[in-house]
Amino acid sequence: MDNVRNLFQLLSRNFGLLNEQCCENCCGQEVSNVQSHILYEINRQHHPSMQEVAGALGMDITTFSRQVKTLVDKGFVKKTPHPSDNRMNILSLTSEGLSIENNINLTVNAQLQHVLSTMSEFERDTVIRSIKLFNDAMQKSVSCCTPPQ
Amino acid sequence: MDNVRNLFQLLSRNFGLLNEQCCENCCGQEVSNVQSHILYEINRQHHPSMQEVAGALGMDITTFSRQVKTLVDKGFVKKTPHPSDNRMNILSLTSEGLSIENNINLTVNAQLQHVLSTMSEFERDTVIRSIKLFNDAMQKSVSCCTPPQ
DNA sequence: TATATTATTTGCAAAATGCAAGTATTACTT
DNA sequence: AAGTAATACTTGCATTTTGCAAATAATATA
Repeated sequence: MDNVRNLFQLLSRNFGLLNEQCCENCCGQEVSNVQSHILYEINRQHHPSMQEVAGALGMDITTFSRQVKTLVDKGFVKKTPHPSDNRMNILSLTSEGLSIENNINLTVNAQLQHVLSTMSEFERDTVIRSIKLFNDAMQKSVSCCTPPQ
Repeated sequence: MDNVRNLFQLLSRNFGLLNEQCCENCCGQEVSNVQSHILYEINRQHHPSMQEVAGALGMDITTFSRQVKTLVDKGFVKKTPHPSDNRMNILSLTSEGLSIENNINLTVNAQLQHVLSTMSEFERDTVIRSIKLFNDAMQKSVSCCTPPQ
C-alpha cells in the first residue's frame, strides 16, 4: 500500500517546473504558465467556447475571461461569435498563437524525450502506456477531477 | 512518436484539480494550493531550511518567505533558528500543520486509489511502477527539472 | 578588521484571483 | 407576443500573489 500521492505530487511538480522553464526559454516570458495552459487547451479542443475551455482547466470564468482578453490583445487568440448563438464566443489560436503553442510543444517534448531516453525501450513504452491508462481512468472517475460545478 | 507532452499535461492538470479540491474538502479553504505544496515538502524533507524547501518547489524565495509567514501565523509551520548558523531557519510542521498535511494525504490518496481501483491489479502495479521510474529518470536528468539557479 | 558571501526579509508595483453585480442574448411560459 | 427565466460572458472591486531590487542580519574570507 504505497503512498500514491507522493508519486503524483512529485511528478506534477517536476513537470510543472519543466513546462514553466520551457515556456520561458522558447517564447521569452511572452506567456505565463496559465496562459500556456489556455493556449494548449484551445488548440486541443474543437472550436471551443469560453466556458468549455475554462471548465476543462478548472478555472474561474471571470479570471479566464480576463486572461483570454490578455491573449487576444497579444494577438495569440481570436474570439469569434458563435454563428447561431451570439452569447457565446468561439476561441481559436491565431497563426502567431499556434506558432507559440507549437514552439512550447516542441521544447517540452524534447525535454521529455530526453528524460525518457535514459530508459530502455520497453520501460519507455510501459511508462507512456501507463500514463495513458491512468489519464483514461481519471477521466472516467466522476467523483473527482471534475471542476467545481 | 507520441506527443508525450499531451499525456503529462493532462495528467498534471487532472492531478492538480484533484489536489485542489481535496484541500478544500478536508481543511475547508484553510490552505491554498501552494501552501499545501509547502506543507508537503516541509514534511518530506529532514529539518529543511527555507532555501531547501523553496528550491525543491522551484519557488522564488521572497514569495516563499511570505507564504511561510502566513503559514506560521496560521499556526501550521514553525521556524527554528539553525543551531550553528543564525542566518538560517529550520522549518517544521506544528502538530496542527501535521494533522492537516495528514488529512490532505488521506483524502488525495483515497481519491487516487479510487481511480486506480478501476484497473486490474497488474495494470495498477504497472502504473505505479512506471511513475516511480519516470520520477527517478526526471530527478537524474540535469538538463531540466532543476529550479532556476 | 574590513570585505565578501549567504540567508532571509521588506518595499513596491504589477499581475492574478474570485465574488457580486452588470450586460447582452436566447429560451421558456402562459 | 410580452414578460420572465436562464445562459454566456464581462466588469467593479477588494484581496492575494508574485518577483525584482534593495535592505538587514549573520557568517565566512582576506
